[in-house]
Amino acid sequence: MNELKLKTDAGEVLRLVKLPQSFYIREATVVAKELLGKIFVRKTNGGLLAARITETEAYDGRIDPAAHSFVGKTKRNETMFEKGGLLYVYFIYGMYYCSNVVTGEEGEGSAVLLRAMEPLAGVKQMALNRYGKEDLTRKEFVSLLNGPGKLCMAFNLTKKENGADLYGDEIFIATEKEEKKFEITETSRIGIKKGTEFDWRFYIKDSEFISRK
DNA sequence: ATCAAGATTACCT
DNA sequence: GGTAATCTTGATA
Repeated sequence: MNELKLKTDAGEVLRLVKLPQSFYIREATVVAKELLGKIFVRKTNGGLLAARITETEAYDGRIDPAAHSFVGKTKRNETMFEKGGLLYVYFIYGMYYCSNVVTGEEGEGSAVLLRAMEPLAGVKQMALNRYGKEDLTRKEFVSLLNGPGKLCMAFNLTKKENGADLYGDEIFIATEKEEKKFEITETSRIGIKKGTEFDWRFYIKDSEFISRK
C-alpha cells in the first residue's frame, strides 16, 4: 500500500492512502457521502496544504436541473462530462471560484461540490491566501474553509486548476488508515432554485466546520 | 447588442 | 435580517 505520512499543524501524524480513480467512478450521491472525512491535499511552493472534508453536495446532470451539466455540454461545464477523478472549478458571481470532484463515467455530467473543510496543515499559508495574514482568531480559523468560495481562496484553486486530475501528486484526496466514526446529516442543497427536492447536501453532523446549520 | 441570473461572501442594521 | 460587489454565461433582440 502506498502510504504517506502527514504531520498536521497540531502535531498529529496521519497515515494516508491516496484514493484511486475507481473511487470516483460511482454515483455522485455515493461519492459525496464517502468524501466526508477524507483529506484534501495540495502541494504548493508555500508548503503542503491539507484539510478534512466536512460538507459536500452532489450534482447529477442526467436528472438534476440544478447541475450545470443539465443543459448539455458547454465550454464552461465540459470538465464535468469527463470521466470521474478530475477537478471541475468554475467562476461564480464575478468574484469567487467553486471546486467540484467529477464523478461517474465519461459523458455523465456528474460532480460533487466541495463545500467545507476542517483545516489540518499549512494553516498559515491558507490564512495568507484568504485573509492576507498568518495569525488568526479562533473565529477566523473556524471560518477559514467553511464555504465553497472560501476553500478555493485558501487552497488557491482557480481556472488554472479546472481539469486537474486527483490521482497525481500535486492535488489529491486521501483516506486515513484509521478513519474516525461520525454521523452524516442530509439536507437540501444551498443556493439553488431548481432541484430543491433532492436532499443531496451532506455534512458531518458534529463538525463545527460547516457552512450553515 | 443588451440583459438578467448565478452551486457566494463580507459587511451593514 | 438585507444587500453590494463583480463578471461570465446563456437567453432574447
